[in-house]
Amino acid sequence: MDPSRHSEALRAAQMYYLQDLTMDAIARELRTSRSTVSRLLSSARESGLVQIQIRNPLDTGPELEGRIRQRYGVDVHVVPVLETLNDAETLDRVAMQAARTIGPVVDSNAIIGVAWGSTLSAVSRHLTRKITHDSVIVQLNGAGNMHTTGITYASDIMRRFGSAYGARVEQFPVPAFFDHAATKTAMWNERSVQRILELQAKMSIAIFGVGSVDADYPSHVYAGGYLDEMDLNILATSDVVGDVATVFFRGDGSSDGIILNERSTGPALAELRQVRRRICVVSGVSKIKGLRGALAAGLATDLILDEATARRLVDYEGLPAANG
Amino acid sequence: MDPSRHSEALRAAQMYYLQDLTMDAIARELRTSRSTVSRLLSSARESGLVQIQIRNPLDTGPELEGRIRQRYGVDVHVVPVLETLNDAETLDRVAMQAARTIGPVVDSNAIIGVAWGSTLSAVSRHLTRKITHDSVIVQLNGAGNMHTTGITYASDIMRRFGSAYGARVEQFPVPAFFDHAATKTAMWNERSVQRILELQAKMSIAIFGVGSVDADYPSHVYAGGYLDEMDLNILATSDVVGDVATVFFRGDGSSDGIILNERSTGPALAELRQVRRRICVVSGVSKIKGLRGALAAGLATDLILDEATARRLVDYEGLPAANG
DNA sequence: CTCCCTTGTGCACGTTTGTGCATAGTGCTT
DNA sequence: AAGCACTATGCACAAACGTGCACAAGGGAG
Repeated sequence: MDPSRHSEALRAAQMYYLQDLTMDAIARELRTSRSTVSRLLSSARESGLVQIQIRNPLDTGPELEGRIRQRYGVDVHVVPVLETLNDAETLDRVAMQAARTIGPVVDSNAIIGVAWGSTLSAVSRHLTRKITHDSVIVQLNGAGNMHTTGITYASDIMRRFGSAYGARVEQFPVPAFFDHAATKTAMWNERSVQRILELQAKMSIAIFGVGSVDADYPSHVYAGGYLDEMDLNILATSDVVGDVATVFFRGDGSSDGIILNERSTGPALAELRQVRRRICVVSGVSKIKGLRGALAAGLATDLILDEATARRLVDYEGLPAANG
Repeated sequence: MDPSRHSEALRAAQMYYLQDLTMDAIARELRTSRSTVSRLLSSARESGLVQIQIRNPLDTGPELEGRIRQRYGVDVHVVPVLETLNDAETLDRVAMQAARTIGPVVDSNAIIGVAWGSTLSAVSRHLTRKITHDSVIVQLNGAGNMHTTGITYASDIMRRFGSAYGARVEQFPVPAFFDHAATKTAMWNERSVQRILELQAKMSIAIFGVGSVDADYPSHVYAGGYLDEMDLNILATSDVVGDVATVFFRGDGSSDGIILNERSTGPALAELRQVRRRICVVSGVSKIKGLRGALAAGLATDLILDEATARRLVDYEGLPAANG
């Protein structure tokens, strides 16, 4: 953008947001029309000059937030959404609030791991710009499957993150699952793959949704041709409740002995837990089972979810976490 | 405030600012009228739930900000104000922007030193609330003079700071200047005074304006009956250009041998320089002389000033700082 | 129980803001 | 130099918003 326009936008934003002038008054000072000021302000918000955050006081009492925070030791953002809305609309609003909540967390020199899926796709559509330097977006897990390379879908998500934060994008051009564990082992020794794995090892932020085996409209992973009949059977018989970045876990958070994970390209749970900030976005009560597993596994430090799901989460509170 | 109203305000703010719903839509979800939503949002902003900041990219090019920052090593916020506006209006807008800029800096457990004067008074009127814990507002210098104890004026400022940040207020009930340096020495040994001095020594933030000897409408200090004829003569003959919290300095930033300072109750400049964050607010080109002295003395880490004054500051840029 | 005071609500109105459209400006190509 | 494509601007209208006012609900005091 024209740099002088940028600085006009900055002036306008200061006058509007910090000095409480009306657009009309600003227009007179800048010797332009009010509509131009309106557009300048849009672009100031759009380009991340203006940062709006809601800080909900942590001493929020015995509300949903407090209870979830206490129980699972995660930082919670409950998105207020009428329970009567349909799934798509709920997802949209959770995604928008998630995108704006993530904004302030992202900083220069960050290495940000991003998963893919319908949730992340929605989030990526609502990101607000923020100028950072030397940040990197790294894909958490491969996206290819039997039918497509999955490239466009996952890479759109990555690209949106990259352009919102002015960051370099590192894709992970492998399938979501290898057919043979041996291939994975081989590939993992390739330098091109190792470069990605090393980036992942240095992630400062990871952003992901959760898959849940019994979701009404199931995650891509369970429906999209990533797994064959036999794989799905295996999942069903091994108490798997969900996944994060195509790595599966049980209701108690354990993942040992789930052989599918040996063919999966996502980061091992232990590895993911090394990341300082791990942001989990969940929309829709049908993901509750996977979500509880993910929480039991300690995969998230921050949780953004809709109100109905949050409520469902604490309704189960009496039960120990292990009994998914 | 009613706690349920508070949480309604939070919900409304999330929906409005993070989900981009209209007030009308929010009203329907909350089963109330649009006007109520409007008021909820007001109160959310009012009470500091909503934080709006403008982050001006530091690589702002060869603009005013960049030049001042480079030259004086301070973080600059130039307040865009038409140069044709009168002093009062300029002050008001600088103060408002200053108040909102200070907001994000204040945090829990802060000890905040606050000076008094027309600038700080204006700032204090525009503070936005922010909930902090265990913060303290401490008065930097006494406010009494020959005619009044100055209590109400200075204490109003302090009180406003205190209530905006939910902080304890510690006043400094001494005159601005003692008549005799010996009295100051004596008082400084009093435990009640020492308590304040100790707090000042632990300040994490200091907020002050500057006085300038030749300001068209001179600071309280030079006009308000704080100094007698002889004192003013002394100032005139010792190259003093201004003051911060009633401590005087010369154009080159030095303050040694200015005997008036021995009777002043403000913190010695060396002491002030110990404070991590020192925010200086300046409105009006007539303060330029004092401002340049203060900058030469390295009193500020952050500078908030109007555009005209900023421009004036860089116009002098060719001259070495020492030649006020 | 009644009165009065305080607090919060919705309505209606005027103000402020967003946006489609026609136009003017700008820079690039041929 | 002319033509073209793209962008930014202002206008006019519609949508969204803030606020004075009248009224209702609740809670003490007498």
